[in-house]
Amino acid sequence: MIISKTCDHAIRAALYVALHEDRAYVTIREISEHLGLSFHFLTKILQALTQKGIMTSFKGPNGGVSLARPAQSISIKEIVVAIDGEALFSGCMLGLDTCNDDHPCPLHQQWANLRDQLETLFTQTTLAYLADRIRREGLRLANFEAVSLVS
Amino acid sequence: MIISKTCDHAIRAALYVALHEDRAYVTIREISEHLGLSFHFLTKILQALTQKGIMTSFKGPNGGVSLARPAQSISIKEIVVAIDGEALFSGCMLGLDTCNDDHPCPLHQQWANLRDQLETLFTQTTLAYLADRIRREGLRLANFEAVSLVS
DNA sequence: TATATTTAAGATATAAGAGTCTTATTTCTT
DNA sequence: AAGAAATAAGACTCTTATATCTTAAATATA
Repeated sequence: MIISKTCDHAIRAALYVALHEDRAYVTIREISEHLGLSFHFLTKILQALTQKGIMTSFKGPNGGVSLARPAQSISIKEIVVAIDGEALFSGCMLGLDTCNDDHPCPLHQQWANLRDQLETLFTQTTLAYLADRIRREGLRLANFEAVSLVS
Repeated sequence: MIISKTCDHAIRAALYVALHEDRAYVTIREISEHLGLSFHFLTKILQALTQKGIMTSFKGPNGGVSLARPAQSISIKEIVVAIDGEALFSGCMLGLDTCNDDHPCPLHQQWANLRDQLETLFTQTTLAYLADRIRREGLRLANFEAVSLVS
């Protein structure tokens, strides 16, 4: 797949938190249960997002995680870069590390074009936009019915 | 990266063979040396392409591999599917296996659009087209100078 | 102050991808 | 017929991604 499993977990968790922006903190336990993800694994993933300044966390009772900034200002790209790195938006499709505009591989130009579109999409797509659509259209964030998510 | 390392090796090797379509067979040893890939690893990869009917092989002296069909009729997509499977062209960006048009994830539509473009690109891009551009424009297939390839 | 609740951190385990090595098997050449 | 040259096949190793488990640290509440 185009992003790692770790990264898709991160995006889905961030969306879950964005859907509950009204609450000060959401526990990782709750997120993991609603999304069907391993609690411990999700903890590590969200630690990374916290270290990258995308989320903030708070220990102890009533603690949990929350978005470090308004959902409107956090793009999907930020999360992808935080977890998977820049490679998706800069790498050569054939994995050649000396491939560049001056010495391109045969797929360089075509891939660069698509990659730019992907980057634009990821940059423009914010957590707020997606959360809004999830609310309005009841889109799914997990492999089970959407209803259970917004509760 | 968007395709596996195995898959990019496969594409590059197929292009090398396409560049030498005049020869009955090209040895895997020669391909591996010109592309800077492990001989044994490449052998396994090309075995897969042979089993999928994309290449043919011949044992013994003067043996090697060659394209099973004219380079014009082999698309990059065929190779990607042979090695990495259909996932890239059908999977959900968030990895949800129940995501579909009726019950989409929040990124479903946008990703479907880009994915279709990717599929079109990969379907329309043939080994012949790329080999032609490599010849004319001296594009690179390896992490070293293009010249050494066409020899 | 003690206890429960929560994230942080690090060690460990499992699975998959990537890569290597050895031994067939086929075919050509002498 | 023998030996050399090539791919085929399978076992094996190494690395990275994924996942789990345990202990520590912080905070609230009784």
